[in-house]
Amino acid sequence: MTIEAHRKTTIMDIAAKANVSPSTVSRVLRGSAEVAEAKRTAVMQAVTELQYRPNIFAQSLASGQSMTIGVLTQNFGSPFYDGILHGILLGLEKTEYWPLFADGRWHPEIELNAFHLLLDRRVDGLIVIGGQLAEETLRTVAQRTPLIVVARRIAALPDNSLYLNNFAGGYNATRYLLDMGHRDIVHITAPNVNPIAIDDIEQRYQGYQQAILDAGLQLDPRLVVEGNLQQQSGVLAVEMLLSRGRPFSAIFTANDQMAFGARLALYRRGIRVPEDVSLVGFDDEAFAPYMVPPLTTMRQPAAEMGQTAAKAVLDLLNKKKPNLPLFEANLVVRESVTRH
Amino acid sequence: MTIEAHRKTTIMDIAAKANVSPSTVSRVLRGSAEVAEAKRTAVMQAVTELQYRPNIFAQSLASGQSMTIGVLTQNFGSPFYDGILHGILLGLEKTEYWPLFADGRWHPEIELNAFHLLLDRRVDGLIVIGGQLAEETLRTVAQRTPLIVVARRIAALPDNSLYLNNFAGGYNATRYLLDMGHRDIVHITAPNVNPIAIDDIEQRYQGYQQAILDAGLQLDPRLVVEGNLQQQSGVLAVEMLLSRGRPFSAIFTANDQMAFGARLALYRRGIRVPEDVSLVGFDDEAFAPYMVPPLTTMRQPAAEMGQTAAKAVLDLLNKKKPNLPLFEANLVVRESVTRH
DNA sequence: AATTATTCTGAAAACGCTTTCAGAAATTCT
DNA sequence: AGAATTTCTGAAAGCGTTTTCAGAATAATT
Repeated sequence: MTIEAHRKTTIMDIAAKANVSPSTVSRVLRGSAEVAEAKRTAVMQAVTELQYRPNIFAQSLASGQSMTIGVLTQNFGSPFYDGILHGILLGLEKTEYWPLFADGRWHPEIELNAFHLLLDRRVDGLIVIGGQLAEETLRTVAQRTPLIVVARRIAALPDNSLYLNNFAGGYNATRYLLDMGHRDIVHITAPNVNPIAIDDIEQRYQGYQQAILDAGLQLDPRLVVEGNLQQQSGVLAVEMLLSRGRPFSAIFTANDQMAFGARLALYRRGIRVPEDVSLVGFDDEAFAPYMVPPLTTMRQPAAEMGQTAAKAVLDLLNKKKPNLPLFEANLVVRESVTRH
Repeated sequence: MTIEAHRKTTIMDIAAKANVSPSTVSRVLRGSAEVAEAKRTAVMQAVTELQYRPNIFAQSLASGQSMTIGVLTQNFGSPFYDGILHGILLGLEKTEYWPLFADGRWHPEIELNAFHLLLDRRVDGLIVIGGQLAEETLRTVAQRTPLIVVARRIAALPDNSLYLNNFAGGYNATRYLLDMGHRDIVHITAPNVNPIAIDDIEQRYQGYQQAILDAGLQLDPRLVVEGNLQQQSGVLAVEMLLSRGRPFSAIFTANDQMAFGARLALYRRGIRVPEDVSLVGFDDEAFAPYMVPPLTTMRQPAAEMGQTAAKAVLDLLNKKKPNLPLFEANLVVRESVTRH
């Protein structure tokens, strides 16, 4: 029923029914001007009686606004990204704006395409999560459209990007292992394929190095391995590590997915976690608490970041300077680390 | 650069530049009629030179089509749903249509809201993934808008719903355990809160029962426990089970998430998998291959289902009767089951 | 060469709403 | 009570395309 009306009823119909002009209907509907109480209620009545639903295209065409915020993500399925989306949804909930999602699939071409789709749909604001769009492109767009980039640091747009202190995250994860008595700590990182996109991972790596150094220890290249952030690369990394013969008592992986892979590889080799080697991840994905044993990891405040991002575009929309704090990752201790 | 032009250039500008009427520009742009070669190229040139991008709102308003397919999901973050989304993206890739996503968050209110949002945006077609929308509502909409419901069986809309043979899935999972020599097989299911939405789970349960019966065994209510599909409920289910004291050698869970929870509970109790109890899940989520030990589970062809759904709405759009096969779940054998 | 078909093309009318402009109505002030 | 304000309200002009209609060009027939 409620749906029935979709096709036909226009503002003219309800104007006729309420005995006012279309202009007045528009005014009461969007509250753009005072309207006599009697007419207002007449209009409201007609609206509900006729199940009127404004035509968004006409609205946007006439007003020049789409009342939508474009959200470009890289992978709907990733827990971390999902957390951010969730936050954005929350941040937009009480506003007039609706999110319009597009998925770049971590594919530069698809991403660019999706980016244009959003722009073509005349979104009033844009939130880009991670991704590999050229800084240049982002800068150009930012000049005309309120834009916030989440989970990626754009040097040229300090006031439009929102990210995590990955250095501190890496530092603290390592530091925790150090505090637990570990000395031979391996780090599984990921190569800097795209200098910008994977900057986060690089930062975590640097944090790891600094922590080792601060503890008065030596950096040992034989203790660091590269993966590609996928689970499978975690198992490969451990294989590689084992073949090097360099002893170690703990592993810190740049993300949880690789930690899961590493854990599996260890299991296959009959190496116990945490008795033989301790493990800490990064992200606190949904599965982390259900790994066997539950994974100790660095938690990213994904939802909070999403919500902050939403508020920030809204600020930009209202010409206010947004408040963009540097987010911190928190250690969540579970059972994959033991004292050494 | 490419973006620069967004704001201003209209079809009039390019008409002027190419020395033709706006009508002609429209014609070449959308190929709706033959246009002399000379003018066509002139138009194309103007278009690229002026970086013209049509105004989607004007287009849709005038044509009555939005060239979008609405996709209503329940949770961007779920691997299974993500698989379907991926398939939809694939199915739409080479077409003129773009997907418009909305997330119902498994929340009836939010879902209904999102549903209306999509309708208000005048999507040309609609794909609803799971969810709890009333059948009545869906039926009404289906009368006017091409609609496909995925991963949920709508009795009243046999030609618009696309789902998995959950009964066979449950049957085969159980059958596999039986074939491996197990006799005391527990099943962790989920209560039928919403008679429609969780029908899938109910079907799996029935498949389990039938398999047991077909093997000439007795159904034992002490062997079935209810969870709520979340990981945590898997651990609770196992606790409950253990407290009942009824011995068992294998567990079949209605979904992978509960299997992960169950596995953790077993670990805490020092019960080995698969040596002491075998475990099989349902869904084949991304984490399944990395559980310790890797989880044997029933794989749902999510991407294929998504792609089929996309093709189906497109068919509906073209007044063709869509082909909606019944999908089957396949057993993927890993390491969580052993012969008994 | 005169007709008749075919192709092309521009003018103009939608599409459904917002918003400016100016006049009407209701208030307030002298 | 009349003038000066302030509030309301309708007419009409967009917003940027698509599409119908009919006339102009061009090509095909006789």
